[in-house]
Amino acid sequence: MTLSEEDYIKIIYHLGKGEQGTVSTNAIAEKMETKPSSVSDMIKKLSEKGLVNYKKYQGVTLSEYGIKVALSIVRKHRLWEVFLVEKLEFSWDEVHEVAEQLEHIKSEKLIDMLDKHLGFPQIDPHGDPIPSKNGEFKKSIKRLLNEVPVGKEGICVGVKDSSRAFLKFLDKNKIALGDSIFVVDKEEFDGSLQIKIRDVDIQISNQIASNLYLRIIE
Amino acid sequence: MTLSEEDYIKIIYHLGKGEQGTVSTNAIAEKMETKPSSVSDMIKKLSEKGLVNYKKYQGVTLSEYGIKVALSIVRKHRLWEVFLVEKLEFSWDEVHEVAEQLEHIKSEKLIDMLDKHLGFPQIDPHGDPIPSKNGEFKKSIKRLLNEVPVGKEGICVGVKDSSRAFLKFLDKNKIALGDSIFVVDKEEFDGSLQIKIRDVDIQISNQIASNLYLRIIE
DNA sequence: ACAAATATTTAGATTTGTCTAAATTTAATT
DNA sequence: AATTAAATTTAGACAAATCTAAATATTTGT
Repeated sequence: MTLSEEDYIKIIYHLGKGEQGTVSTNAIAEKMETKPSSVSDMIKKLSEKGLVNYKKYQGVTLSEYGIKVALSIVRKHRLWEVFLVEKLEFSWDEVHEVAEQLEHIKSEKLIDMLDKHLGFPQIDPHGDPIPSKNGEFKKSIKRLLNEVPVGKEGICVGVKDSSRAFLKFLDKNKIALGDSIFVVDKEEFDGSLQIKIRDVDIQISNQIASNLYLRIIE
Repeated sequence: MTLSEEDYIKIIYHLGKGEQGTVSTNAIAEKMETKPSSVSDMIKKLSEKGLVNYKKYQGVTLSEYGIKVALSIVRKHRLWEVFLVEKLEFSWDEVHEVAEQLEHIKSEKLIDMLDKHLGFPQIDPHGDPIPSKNGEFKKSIKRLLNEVPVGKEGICVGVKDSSRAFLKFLDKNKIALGDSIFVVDKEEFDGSLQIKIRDVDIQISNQIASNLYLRIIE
């Protein structure tokens, strides 16, 4: 597979929201930052290679095989993102462009060993799930922290209350977007939570927890 | 710079033995696994871009700028090799192909942080020196272990005595090609050496040391 | 020094992925 | 249902990097 083909497959995968959806030529063109006519040409090629199902003027869907390829690219992309954040001190919002290049490196051993080196992570720095080697993965969902069950881990992806006071609190407690949060325990009495963040345990009130969004795995 | 241009520059650098030498079209063609006519075309392009000095039928040399570019590619290649061996458990003879791809990833921060993550290594798993960010590097030389000064580190790159008995000894003491060896101390009396290998100190006789080649940095 | 051998370059064609402009199909509006 | 608007495809062209075949330059051997 050429670099360009891989880009198309990945974009079709994302636009099709995982797998099903039919994707339009124009939508692909916009994401690829190219012209619809170029997309038509490329789709024809991908169709001949059995990567997509295609009927003229009717949009495309990924074939079984196309989905497999897409998942392997997504897997590589997300593993590299974890690497950049965990090992090279990148922040979660700096990793995309570089991972976009790294995802095209061809070596099965490389990815297997990277996966191992990172401790077989299940989510990337944006809270999205990392497909396993054979293409399985859990869907991720966005939940308020106070609704996350004990024993689950998630990535902090947003706030409900964006008041100055709340943001200040987060800053003081070193809670930032992109941080991984593990729910250690929940207090029945007042709904307060014990969470582990950057390897330290802290206690937060239910009110705080009900204003923080995590992305967790089902 | 395109991927192909980078490959040409790197090959011209290596064929020119570092920097000076004039490199022939045919030699480049062979290394690039392409035809001399294609090389002619590409050299013309590289010349227009100021990367090489070129006179028809007279071969090419890298320009100042070309050397700079070459060193940056070599730096990336060798840092990735260290990463693969040190962090992902690749063996020294498996890394080349993958590093060949990784060297083309474009991100200054990536390389800076990788360098830091690896502890600013000076030699790669083959014992070759890693250029610094601004293109400086020491030449590497091959020395018998018993001639390596105390306090120096090198990579085991070969044996002088390849007898069964000697190889067995090496195997028993877990000394293998590609291992990094640090000379801790030298005993005046009998010329025996204390070396550190894979973080353990061992004692070896002068006779052993005089049959093992290391690649060290000047 | 000259012919033969070798190395290098030019000319013209090919492939991949792209483009513009024009044609065609589908969707939307009245 | 007819017409306009939007989306999609086709046709023909282009740049990058390559190729083959032919032309030209350089080197070598005697």
